[in-house]
Amino acid sequence: MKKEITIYDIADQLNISPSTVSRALNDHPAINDKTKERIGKKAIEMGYRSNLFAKNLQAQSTMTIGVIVPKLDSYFMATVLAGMEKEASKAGYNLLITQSLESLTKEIANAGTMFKQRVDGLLVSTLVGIEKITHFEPFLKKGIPTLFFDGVFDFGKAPKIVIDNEKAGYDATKHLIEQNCKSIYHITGEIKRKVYHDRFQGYLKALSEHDIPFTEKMLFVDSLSIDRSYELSQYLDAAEIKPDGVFVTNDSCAASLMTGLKKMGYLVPEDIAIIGFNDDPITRIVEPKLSTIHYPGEEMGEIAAKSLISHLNKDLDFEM
Amino acid sequence: MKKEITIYDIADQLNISPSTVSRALNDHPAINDKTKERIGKKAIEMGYRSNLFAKNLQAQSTMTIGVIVPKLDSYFMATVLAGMEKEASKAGYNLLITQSLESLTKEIANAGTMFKQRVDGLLVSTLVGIEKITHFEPFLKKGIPTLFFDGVFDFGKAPKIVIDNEKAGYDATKHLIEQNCKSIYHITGEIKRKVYHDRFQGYLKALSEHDIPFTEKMLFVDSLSIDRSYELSQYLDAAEIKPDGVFVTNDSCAASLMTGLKKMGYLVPEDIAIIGFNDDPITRIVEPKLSTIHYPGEEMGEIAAKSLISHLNKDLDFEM
DNA sequence: TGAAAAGTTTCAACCGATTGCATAATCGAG
DNA sequence: CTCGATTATGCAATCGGTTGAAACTTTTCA
Repeated sequence: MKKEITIYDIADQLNISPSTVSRALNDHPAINDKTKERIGKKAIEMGYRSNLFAKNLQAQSTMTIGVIVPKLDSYFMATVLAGMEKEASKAGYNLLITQSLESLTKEIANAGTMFKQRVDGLLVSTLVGIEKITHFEPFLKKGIPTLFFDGVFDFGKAPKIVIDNEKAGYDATKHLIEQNCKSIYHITGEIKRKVYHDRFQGYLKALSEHDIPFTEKMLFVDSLSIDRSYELSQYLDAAEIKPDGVFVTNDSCAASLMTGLKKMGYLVPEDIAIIGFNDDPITRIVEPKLSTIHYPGEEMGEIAAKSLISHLNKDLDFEM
Repeated sequence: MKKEITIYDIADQLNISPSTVSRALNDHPAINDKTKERIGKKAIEMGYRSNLFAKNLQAQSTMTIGVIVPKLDSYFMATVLAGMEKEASKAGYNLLITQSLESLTKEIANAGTMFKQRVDGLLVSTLVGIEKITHFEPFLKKGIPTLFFDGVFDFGKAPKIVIDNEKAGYDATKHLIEQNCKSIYHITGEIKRKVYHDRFQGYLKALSEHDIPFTEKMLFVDSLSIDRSYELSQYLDAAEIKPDGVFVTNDSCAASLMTGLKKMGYLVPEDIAIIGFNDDPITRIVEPKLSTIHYPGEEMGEIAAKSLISHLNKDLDFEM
């Protein structure tokens, strides 16, 4: 590791004071343009790079936003992140991204890392929903703005960005009902998570509004991964009350289910209609095309980042 | 933003010196166990968190590894990152992940960010291949270990982790040949990128070994995104020399192509056989199942992270 | 020409932790 | 009871920037 160049080295070379160098490099108005130019040139010549630690130590801010998500591997998350990154880099912030890989332990560890790294703000899609969680409390206590999106939890007044998942669930179910389905199953993720909980409520509402019966067996909680084809189609096939419609809260899983059902000889959608969730491109490449519910990922990411950043800037204003 | 607790605050409270607090918190052997305990307790009580900047400023190391990839949104990348994260966190390192979104400008900007953030090492899958690139030179100059994986470039002695893409391309093509294909097209990404270049070479080799003719039109360079179904199937349909086999270097794109061809009335694989690349689960949910080439993502990530880290530790040893 | 105003630059303290060296406290042994 | 050894703690410098206030220059204008 070569020796680092500091502003002191530059100052020595030019026989001026470090403060002048510092100000020049930050384009401070009080420094003569000629001097700035000389310093700038020298800095490049010597291969200087500012030491962020020293700077952050002083500034007590990192210009970094932490992002914690369950998994990176999905079309939806990718679009969310794209949206966030767009807004963040526009405002000069960096994104520190971690995934919890569906493990609460990892989510807690990630939160700890973010805390130690002193992110200026936090964007989280959490794994937990109804239960009480404490691993974000340090952030709240220190007054580090934390905003939940998509995966939010259901208490406290932490700000959230979510779509109306109940309505979305309602719409999805309605869509099946309009196709004359009379026995509609619901395959979804951990029901304690708010997103799934709300969609389930919407599903129930649609059913009851149309006098379609619901029994516990119609709700199937699953990992929703793309390789659950066999297990899910088995379950539906073996069900006592035969399904003629399924609402799956994830497109790739829905697609995978469709494949499984077709393999077992079912016609989709004639025998069993399926509706997915997320508007993943995969819905357009399976046969037949899968109905889906649009979930505005990029937009959600943008809004989340934007509102967090405006919050960060507001804090700044207040302290001035 | 609440006031931060520092070791000085703890020292004051306990009427001892900051150095003792520092040593105690780092479990230094010269500190009395009783003292350590007192300090530890107080630290928790006061809500102390170590200031990483001050620490890094001193240590000149961040325990952070930068990761630059073209896009996060793919099964392959997700597995790679999972592998990296596993190894990194095992060794106490954090990952700073950025995506270039297929834009060279963004890749350069990301490299700059990494540099400023002073990552201890860098893992890169770059967009460029044959052309000369300079945006990683600062890292080489400063002696910051940089390792390329998957997307590597073809000059210089920078260390790389890659599978034998030529062989993989050869195998894929061979697979089609064994199914009696006589007119094999190749749909792939920007041919200047080494991964694609090598697979193309393997493809060519397999063709020539089996006396199958190749014309320029058989090579189609594309974005390989999942929604290119229409364009790609159009191209094949309109081709003068009718294809009976296609080697696509990306599974989701291959799946999407298959859908397009089927929509146009082709039978897959009878009329046109398709082989993909990456072993993405999507290959198992389309109808018919798609042949694919296994690409060991998680393993690659693990190896890359592991070897970078061992390199980092070696550097340390040398300096002792 | 001289003093106030404006423009530049420097001084020195500070951000929060680490660490070599010095010092103090403790202890056993002679 | 004193001395050297051992263990525990403190002092002060350091990492590399930032910044308010002071000091020095240069300009402006009566």
